[in-house]
Amino acid sequence: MPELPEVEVVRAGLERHVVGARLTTVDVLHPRPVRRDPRGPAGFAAALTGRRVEAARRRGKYFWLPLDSGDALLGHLGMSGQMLVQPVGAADERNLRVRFGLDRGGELRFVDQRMFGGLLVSAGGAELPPEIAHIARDPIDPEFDDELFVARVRRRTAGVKRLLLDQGLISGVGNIYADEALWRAQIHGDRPGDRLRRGQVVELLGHVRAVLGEALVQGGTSFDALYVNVNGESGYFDRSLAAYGQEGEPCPRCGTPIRRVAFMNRSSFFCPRCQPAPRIPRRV
DNA sequence: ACTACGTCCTGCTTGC
DNA sequence: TGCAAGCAGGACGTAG
Repeated sequence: MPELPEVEVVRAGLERHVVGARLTTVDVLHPRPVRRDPRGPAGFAAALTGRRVEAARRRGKYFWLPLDSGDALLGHLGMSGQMLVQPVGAADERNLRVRFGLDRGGELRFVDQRMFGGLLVSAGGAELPPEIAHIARDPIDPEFDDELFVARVRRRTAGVKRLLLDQGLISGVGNIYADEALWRAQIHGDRPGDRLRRGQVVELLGHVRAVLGEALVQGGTSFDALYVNVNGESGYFDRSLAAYGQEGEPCPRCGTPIRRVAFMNRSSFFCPRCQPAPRIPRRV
């Protein structure tokens, strides 16, 4: 379940292993991962073949490779996507979807079991692909505007967890790190944004940064074997999660069993004592 | 502009 | 033992 730290690990791996290489061949083995490319699979391959990769960039959970054509290869890992660099002749992964031959030897491979992720060629997208122009900067970005974020959160009536997951407000935060940051801030995810004090939002943002930063240092967190970094090594299996996935386990702060509730077709984990539900609960 | 909800996918786990 | 339901969940489209 790659969130910002995992995608950053992938971006760094691509920077190290792919930047400077030319894509000699492109094989789309399944159409779904290129569904968002208006050219279709053949056009996707044609737009990439022979191009040289000039950089590896990221915003939130998206990454892109600017090309010498001025276009960019834009990608999202979804839930289970991986970008692997493998030697030529290495056995195909079970869910190998797209294969790129590299002029320096080796292959870049997009592997994705559940296929929520995907790749596309962004026309003129080297600097910032227009397809992701609506995605906010992430909190690790030096140009992230803290004051703007705080002001926008405090104007919204939606629950603060929804707001943390709103990539147009703040990018890179997914279900796992949202729950962890809320636990640290001792704020219930259903608390409406406009009912939070300024200082609470500032503190919450600080916790979001801390959680992401710690995961970044550890090379990204992984919770199943699906997530593998660009070198094919499984990510760090984090045992330091206080809330996420800890249903029934004692809260590390007060000992109360962590609770799990349904939330937007997924789960939320929180401490019912440290993170009391708002008095006027909103429907989920 | 904002909110809420359904949909897309596969494979592992759970329950009868 | 076998099968089906449950579950994981980010982003997007749509309706209100």
